[in-house]
Amino acid sequence: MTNKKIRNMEEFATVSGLSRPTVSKYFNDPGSVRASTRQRIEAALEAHEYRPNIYAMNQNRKLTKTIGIVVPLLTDPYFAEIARNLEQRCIAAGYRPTLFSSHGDPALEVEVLDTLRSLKPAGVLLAPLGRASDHIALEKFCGDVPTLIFDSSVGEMGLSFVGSDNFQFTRHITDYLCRTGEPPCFFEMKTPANPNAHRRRQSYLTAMEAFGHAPKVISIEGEGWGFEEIGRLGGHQALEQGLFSTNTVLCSNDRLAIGLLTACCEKKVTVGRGPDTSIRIAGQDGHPHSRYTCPPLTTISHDYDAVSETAVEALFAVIDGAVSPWKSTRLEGRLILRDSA
Amino acid sequence: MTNKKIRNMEEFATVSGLSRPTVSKYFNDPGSVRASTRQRIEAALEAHEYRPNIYAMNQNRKLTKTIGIVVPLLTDPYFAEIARNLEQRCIAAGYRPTLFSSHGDPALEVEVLDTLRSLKPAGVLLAPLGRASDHIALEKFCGDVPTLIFDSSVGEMGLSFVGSDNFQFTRHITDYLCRTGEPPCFFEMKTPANPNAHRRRQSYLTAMEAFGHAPKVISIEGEGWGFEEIGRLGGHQALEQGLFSTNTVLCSNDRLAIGLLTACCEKKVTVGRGPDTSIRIAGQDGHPHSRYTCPPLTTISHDYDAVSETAVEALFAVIDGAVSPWKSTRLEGRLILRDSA
DNA sequence: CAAAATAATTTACGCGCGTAAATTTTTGAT
DNA sequence: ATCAAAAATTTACGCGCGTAAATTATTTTG
Repeated sequence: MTNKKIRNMEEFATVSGLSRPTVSKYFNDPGSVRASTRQRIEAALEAHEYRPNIYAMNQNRKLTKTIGIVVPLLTDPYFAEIARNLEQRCIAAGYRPTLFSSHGDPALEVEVLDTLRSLKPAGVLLAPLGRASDHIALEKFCGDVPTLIFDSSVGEMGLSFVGSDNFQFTRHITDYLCRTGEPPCFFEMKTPANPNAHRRRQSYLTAMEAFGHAPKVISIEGEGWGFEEIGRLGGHQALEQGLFSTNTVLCSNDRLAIGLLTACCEKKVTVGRGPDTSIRIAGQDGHPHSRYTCPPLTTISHDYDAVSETAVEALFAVIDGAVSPWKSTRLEGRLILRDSA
Repeated sequence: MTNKKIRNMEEFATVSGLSRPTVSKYFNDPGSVRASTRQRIEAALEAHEYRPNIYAMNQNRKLTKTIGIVVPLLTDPYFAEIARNLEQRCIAAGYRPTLFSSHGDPALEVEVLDTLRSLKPAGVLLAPLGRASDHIALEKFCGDVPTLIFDSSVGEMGLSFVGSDNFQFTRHITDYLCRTGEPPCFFEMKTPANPNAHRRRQSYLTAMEAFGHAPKVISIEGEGWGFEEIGRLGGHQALEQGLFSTNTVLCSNDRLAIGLLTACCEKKVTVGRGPDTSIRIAGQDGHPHSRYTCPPLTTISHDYDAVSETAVEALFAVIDGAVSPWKSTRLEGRLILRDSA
């Protein structure tokens, strides 16, 4: 299709019969040049297969087209799924998303932020580790880069916060469990990684009180992000010691519930809402895997689409110059009824 | 700690009492300057907090320190886990890994490769989609960028291939199943996304023949990367139509097995190797989730560490100038006995 | 201690593009 | 056809660094 390879924007401008600054303008914003000019450039683009040098572009640009996406643990399908969602929205809006995981390690989280800072991104979508995060470092980073916090809130940091309404989550599913059988015990980690867990416990206590039931919280030991294993070990203990005061357990999150289900299986405890089952188990999050547990897990699901859309739109608005005060948006979850409860 | 902020390498060279070219040399390879010089630079580095501009660095460098990691589907914990492993090895070796997912879409895979090409990476670790991949585009990319293929082989492409020995996988676990109970049926997708599946079927047939058993392959319908759902639906069909000719099922991969387990649960078919169970189910891959199925899944696991180490080392060797002919390295798996079979 | 080898410096150029200011051309409405 | 507004062009400079060649300083060797 082409004989001579285009080496830089100068040469490309020549073959498209335009000046370099005009072509440069096009690549910064195709809508900023006249339609006829745009067509000439795009025609040349097809014939010659040229792409501007990213490094040279970003060197002088005040605003890079890069958007950083940071999640606490990419091997958790929940975060992988929401990251995918965010990623595609960024691409659709003409940005270049770059994905990072803190891998559950606060030191790594700081390193990621340092790396990100040197990338001079237009903005960052950050889901912090939570309790373990280096708050000073986060605060400092938010001062340098337009950062929107999502999933887990750590104070009034960054531009805004977008996440789920944990109070609504737990209230809603607690209501459901109370109405359909024995009131639930609450199964959680004693020292959760994530501040959302505290809201959920609080909401459980409130909801139980409203129903006139005595709450029962089982807080299990365990550090780190291996929730399934923590839930499994804690589940074994709870079952052996008869810690569950009713036949219904609401877990603080789905991964903990998955571990508890495994413990039940290993202890030959039948799970479900049928007449021949001995315990009901519910989770919270709408984890991608929750559909495929045995039995399938009743849970209350994040509105993945709404959370990621709200987050991305809020960030784009600020990048485009909007100024608005810090705001916390918490979206409602949707109850997903399956066989486990 | 410091009053004036360092803006560029020139200023940093001044405060450290050296010339810019010397400092530049240090950042390209700290070992290339005298020890006393290195100490002066590192002292200044602590006092002044300067980092070279990535974009300016990469603009003229013949060899970027970036390494691209591409997986077919990052929301699959198997790929997330191996990506994490690769990522950390790259960082340890002083490279800057960048993570990409093809999200199961061949068009996206090509886009990712295009993006990657413009990043001018030192090398790329690529796990292709497989059957659906645009082989022409992959081949072309491998010609432009030092690319090591892992997980799924698509012809003699790139520098080399590193993955698991699928023949050994299936032979080994088939042997186990035959020795401990009824010989297994083989549960797979009719049109698998991944060429490894063909090897596994072939290996199953060979192993069964060696044992003098009649093989039985159940190939289920389903397209795409939603393996759990495909396995669940196919499992329902197979159970209803009595397609399993023995009480033992070997699944082509763990995600399919997870779906089949769900189907069994929904059909009240008890799974396990105990006396009061009616079907044995085994998977293949050592999927991170396989420990937490109900019952926990017997499987044969990839050697995650060995695969990623071999892949990374092979790539680094080529980057460092080694020349070696294309080679395929296939590592053995480890049998993981759990309650499902 | 002088000579040779090594390391650092100076000098100079280039990479590919952003961007601002002044000028010219094109466009669209009168 | 006329003219103001919008778009494109020309000109010019700068970004932060890589890198090569020639020179000077430092270390090592005999």
